[in-house]
Amino acid sequence: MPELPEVETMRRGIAPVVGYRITAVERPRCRLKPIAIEPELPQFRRRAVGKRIERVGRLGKRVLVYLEGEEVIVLEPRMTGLVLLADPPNREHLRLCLHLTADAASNGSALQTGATLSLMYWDRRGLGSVRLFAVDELHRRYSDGMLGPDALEISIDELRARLGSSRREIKVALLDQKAVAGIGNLYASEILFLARIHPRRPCHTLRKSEWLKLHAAMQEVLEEAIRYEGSTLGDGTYRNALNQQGSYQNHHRVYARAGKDCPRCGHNSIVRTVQAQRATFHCTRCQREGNWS
DNA sequence: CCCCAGTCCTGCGGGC
DNA sequence: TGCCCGCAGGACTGGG
Repeated sequence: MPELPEVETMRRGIAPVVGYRITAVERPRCRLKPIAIEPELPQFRRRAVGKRIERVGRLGKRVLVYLEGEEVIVLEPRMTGLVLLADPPNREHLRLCLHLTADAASNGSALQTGATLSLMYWDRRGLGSVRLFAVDELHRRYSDGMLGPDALEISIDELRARLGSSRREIKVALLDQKAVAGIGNLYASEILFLARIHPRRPCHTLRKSEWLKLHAAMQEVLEEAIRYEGSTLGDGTYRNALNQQGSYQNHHRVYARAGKDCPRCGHNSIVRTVQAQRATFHCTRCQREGNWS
């Protein structure tokens, strides 16, 4: 379930690869159905091997590894993918391994010539992918209209312009990556709780003051979650680049807390509902449906 | 254009 | 003990 905070934590965790050169691309043997890799391995290798890593970035819920020569590797973890520098949880679900070396030509100030690293993509369910694009192709694929502004960058006016007239329920709309990029199922519930907005409110019924609160809650929840290195839920799948758990799950206000006490009003009023076939959590006392007609 | 339901994939836990 | 089924929710697709 990596969302913006988890993917941002992955990005920060693999920062040490900058300045290294890719020496090999290996797909470990795996009894499972292979994940999507584009282009296919021989061409992927031709374009990646020998290239120096210039920087790492993030695009919504994707990790970007920029190579010299205007190319970029896009790692998309979807549900259960991990981007790792340390040993993965197991070998069974290791999907792709980039072998890296710091050579003299990489000229990194602090890099010792000959130092090696492995940048690994691990994915239990295998819904994720690893793709190599030219940078201009990346921009075409994820241009506006395909992917909205990042949730940490979007202005309140932009947010309102994109969702303000929609008749969709606000919680469902927040999951739309074309509207705003980075929010997933977990953080949508957390953000709406902090903003004290009922998840079923149609977007077009939100008042200006509510958009203001929603925008502020987005920044607050996402930044707080990044500080705690994301949420590792019950199945324990999510890990940072060093295979360590996040701790934001200990600070969730409503997500997966149905039947527990609301941290704000103290009542036993957190419920689980379903919207667009996904679980939603909210406090029935702090997030009133209200009269908006 | 807008929006929704179905699909992909694996592991886990509940029911019997 | 084993089997089956439902569930988790990223992004994408096909349809109304």
